[in-house]
Parts: sequence; C-alpha cells; structure tokens
Amino acid sequence: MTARTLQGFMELLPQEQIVFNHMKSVIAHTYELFGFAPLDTPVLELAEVLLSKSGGETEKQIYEFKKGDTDIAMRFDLTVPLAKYIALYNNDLTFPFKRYQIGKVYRGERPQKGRFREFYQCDIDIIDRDELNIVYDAEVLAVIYTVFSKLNLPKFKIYINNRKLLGGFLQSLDIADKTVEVLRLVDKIKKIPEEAFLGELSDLGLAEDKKQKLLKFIKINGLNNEIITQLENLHIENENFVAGLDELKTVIAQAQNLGLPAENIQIDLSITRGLDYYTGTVYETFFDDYPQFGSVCSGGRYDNLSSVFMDKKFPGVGISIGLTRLFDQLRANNLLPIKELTPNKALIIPQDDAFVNEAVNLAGKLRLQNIAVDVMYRQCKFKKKMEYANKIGVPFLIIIGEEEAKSGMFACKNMTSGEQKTLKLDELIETLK
RNA sequence: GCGGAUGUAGCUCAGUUGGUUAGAGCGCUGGUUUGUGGUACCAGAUGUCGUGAGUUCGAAUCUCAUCAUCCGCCCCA
Repeated sequence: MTARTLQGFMELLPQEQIVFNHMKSVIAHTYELFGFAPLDTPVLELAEVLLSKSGGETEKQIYEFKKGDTDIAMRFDLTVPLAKYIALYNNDLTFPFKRYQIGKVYRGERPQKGRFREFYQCDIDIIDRDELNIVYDAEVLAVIYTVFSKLNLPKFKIYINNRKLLGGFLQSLDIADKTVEVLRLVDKIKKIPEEAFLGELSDLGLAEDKKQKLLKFIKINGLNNEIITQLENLHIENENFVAGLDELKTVIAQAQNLGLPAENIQIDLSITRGLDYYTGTVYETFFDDYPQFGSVCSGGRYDNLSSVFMDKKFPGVGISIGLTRLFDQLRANNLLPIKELTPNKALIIPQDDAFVNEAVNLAGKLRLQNIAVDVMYRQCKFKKKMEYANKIGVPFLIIIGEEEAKSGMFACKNMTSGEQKTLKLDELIETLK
C-alpha cells in the first residue's frame, strides 16, 4: 500500500498551512468589518437541490453518490446552498441580509494549473427582498479592495462591467437572441486573436456591420470617466442599456465616495462572466503583474437568487475569492512569507531531565497568560535542541538549567537577534507578550 | 469529454550511439570533545529507473500495453 492523495486535492506542510490560515482569517475579519455575518452550510446536500440550477457543464462536474435510497451531492459552490438557505429561512432572516461563508467546495473536473477538485471559496453576498439598492454594488468593491490590501499582495485591479450594457447593446443591434453565445465569446476576447473572434461571430450568423460595431464597443477603453462619456455619446435609446449605464455610473461614483483608489478599479466592457445568472454589475480581479493567475476574485449581481425554490424575489450581489487557487499561485511564484513552522511564541528548553519540573511549571504559567509555548522534552545535545528551535522558527527560547533553577530566573534568548537576557517571571511574561 | 507531452532517490534533475556495483544538487541522519543555533567542513542512508510484457547475449535507454502526472480546449475560483 502506497500513501497518496487524490489528484486535485491540496495538502500543505505546517509552515504553509500557517500562512494559509492567516490569509483565511484576514479575509474573515475583513468581511466582518463590513458587517457580514458568518454562515455555514453542509458540504453534502440532496442532489436534487444542488442540481436544480445548474446547466450541463457544472452538472458533469458535481460529485454525486447514493447512500441507501438518497441521492446525495457535494456542493460545487456556496451560492446554490445560499439560495436554498434563503428559501428555507427567509421568514426568520432580517433583510438586507449580509452573510459571508468560507468553506470547501468540490468539482470533479480535470485538474490543471490553479485548478483543484477541492478548494476554498470565500463568499460574501447581500440579499434583499424585491429590490436591492445599487450602492451595495459599490460596497462590494470596497470589500474586495480592503481584503486584497490587507493581504499584502502584489498590485491588483478589480475590473467591473454591467451586463445590462452589453445586453442592451445587443438588443439595439437586434441580435438579442444570440446574447448567451455572444457573451461567452466576448469573455474570451483577451485570449483569442481578433480574427478568430470575428470568425466565431460569423459562425453565429452575425452580419459584418454588427460584428464591427460589437468589436468597437467592447474595445472602448480609457479612464473610467472617459469610458462612461464614450458610452453616453453612443446615444443608444435601449432601456436596458440606459439602466446599465446609470448603474455603472452610480457604482463608480460611490466607489470614489468610499475612498477607493481609482487605479484599483477599472471598467472593462469585455468582462461578462460565464455564469448566466448574473444580471447587472459583474466583477473580476486580476494581479497587474500576474495576469496568468486568472481571476482570483469574481462575482456579480443577480436578480433572483432563490427562484427555483420559491416565488418570492430575492435580488443580491456577491463575490467569491478562490483562496486555494490564490494561495497555490502565490506560493508557486514565491510571493508568500513562508517561515514559521509553529504558532508558538517560545520554546522552553530544560537542560536535562532534572529541570523538567521547572519547565512544565513555567509552561503552565505562561499559557495562563495567553502566551503560546512548548517544552522540548526530548533529551539530546544542546546543539540539537537549538537546531530544532531554528527549524520550527520559534521567536524566543527559554533555557532552564542549574543556574536558573538556583536563582529562580529564566534565560530568555531572542532567536532573531541572538540577544540573551536573564529575567524574572514577570519580566519574561512582559517580553513574550 | 477531446487533443498534446512526461514518468530515474523526499524534492529538482543528469544519465552520451542499448554494455559491469545508476549519479549530482538540495533535503534528511550523524559527527567536528559533553550550557548556545542559523554558516563551514566531514561522514552516512535512500532507488524492483511508474507497472507489465516483448526485442536482445545484455534495457533506465528500443517496441507495445497499462497506470499515473503535467499542459492545452471546454468550463471556471
């Protein structure tokens, strides 16, 4: 029997897991800073619940199995479970409802670079009854901005667009029946050459002038305000287009009002998002210098979250950070501060077995002071003990030997500076706190 | 689901036109006299060369099959 892990499942060494957990907790704290309440739903759901919304592609990727007579599936995102949750508990919830959820999701796809079969999603969503104010779309930008700033990551940009714009534009060209296919193609424009793009549009049966108009439209660029002016100057009368433009203007204006730096937010008319339940604002986040990472945080606004489960209307807006992919890509590019192997602040080293009593006693006292410590019980040469301390990267060493036992003091060594002091208990606590 | 590549120590890889006991670096273990580390030096362990079959006097090297991994496409975090 050889030990191995299923492909597409990430396992980390302690020094990596510490960084991963730190990132997870920064994300959770930031979400709470913006007033999102925690939510946890089961990894397993009834297959009929999870499959209720999905189209062909996601359905193929869902892990599904039978236990007895029950068809069970593993969640492939956190949005469908949220929809179920809202449908079940909307009478007990207070709206606007803001929740965050950080959990593992499962997709049985072919793993490739940055693709996992089990991965963490860190979601936020704001849901309201009947109608959700557009300013929330700007708040979502603020959350993304704050999270990525606090994580201390490379320069990033949040790209936004509004689906009503392109939808309305296609209506104005009288090709609204091709919307889904066109959106999918537009989403690929950065990946494929222009001729290929135009070729595929021809395959959809688009006339030459419409192809050119569409291409010109999605290539509109510049500063956010310049793009908005250009869109206004198109003078398109379509109702959807006008509404989309209006929403986009509000989101940009409120983002500015929230104090978000202009260089981190960019309107990009080619961002559409594949998922067809988005109806308004859409977001994607990329690192300026690492576009190959793909989008590390994306989402958008949807009109009706729980429509498959009930008649009531619950519009919402939300995003998801793919933490597993984000971590994996950062690690592969040496962009993570991976050092410590231990959450301990200090390691207590009794010189030999004669001083174990003092060491145990001290460990108890320090832990009562909320200081994480460990004792090196394994007896070996002092040099080995030092090597252990080095390897786990513990910041302080407390040495207890004959001198210390006699004086009731403790030798405390700072492992970074090499400086060593003999301290009384209260001084020691002060140093370690 | 479709297409392309690769499998040699824990990791990254070398291995010449098939030729004796398969190598390097990093890591790991131990040592450089027994209360002070990260460096340096010395020594050591580790492989059915992915698996199975075939060709051959002889296979890590050639052929076939199989499994696994990686990379595109699709879709997406």
